[in-house]
Amino acid sequence: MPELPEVETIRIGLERLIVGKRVVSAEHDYLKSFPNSEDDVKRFLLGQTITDVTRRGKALIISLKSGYSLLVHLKMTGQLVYDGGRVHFGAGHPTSSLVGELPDKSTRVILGFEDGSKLYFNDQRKFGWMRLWPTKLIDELEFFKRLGPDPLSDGFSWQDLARRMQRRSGSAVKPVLMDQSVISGVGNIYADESLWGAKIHPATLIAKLKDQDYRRLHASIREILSLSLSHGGSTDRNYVDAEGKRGNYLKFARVFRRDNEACPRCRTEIKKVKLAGRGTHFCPNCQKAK
DNA sequence: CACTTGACCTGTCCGC
DNA sequence: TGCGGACAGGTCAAGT
Repeated sequence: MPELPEVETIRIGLERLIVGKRVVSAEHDYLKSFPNSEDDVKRFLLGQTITDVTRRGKALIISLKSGYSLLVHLKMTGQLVYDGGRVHFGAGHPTSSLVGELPDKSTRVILGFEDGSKLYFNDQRKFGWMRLWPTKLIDELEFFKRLGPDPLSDGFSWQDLARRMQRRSGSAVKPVLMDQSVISGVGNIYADESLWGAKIHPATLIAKLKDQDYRRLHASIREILSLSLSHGGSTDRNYVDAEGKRGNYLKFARVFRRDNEACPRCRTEIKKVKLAGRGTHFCPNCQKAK
């Protein structure tokens, strides 16, 4: 579910809400969601204070004084929701929440803090995970080793984008954009949105892209991720931020989930097709196949 | 080797 | 209302 803007929105919320808090309890019911042993939990999590919350690609790193970190990947339907006891969660409330009373049947892990507040890790489809891992050894995990650069980072140029994408010359551009080892953080929503912004058909082969295409794509990716971040990300179905609130980007989306609507640039009807197994939205006039 | 497909899960929506 | 099938924002292993 969450891509870079959603994970970053959660990170910003957690940084404000849980840094400095001491963990006093941890409950988990589903092994895949939290594979550490009870012994690990006792030694590296319980009694520990949270020192910071960072992000790499779509993963979150919640660091603890013990020298261990809680690594979290939300995959498709994961949520990290903080309950300080003052927020009233009401499922279906239009402005606030998709989250009802917590815990609910999708709750996999509950962390309790010294002040009585709690952090819930919910994950309907059970694809996501949370695990304790030594902070110093994060770079040695395959998952983090493979991650490409963050497209919003300062030093990330259009030449970097071009060079990295060109390693996959035989592929269509959209799956390459979503390949986390090429750049990290773009998923299905922002791949479609970025390609519309750059006027590139999602099935265009990498080998056919020119410098000008990479310049537009680079600008488009950064513009769209920043715009979404400023609206708290996209809520399609499950996504909520650390306080249970929806994101608003989809109100501004140009093609994603807008099939059969008019392209905002040329009024041509937006199409939806399946590409590399994923729902793909584009304007057949602005984004011509090459 | 590079690239594509299926599996992992549950819930929802759509057509019959 | 019930049932089968397709689909959902991610990643990895297995297959071609």
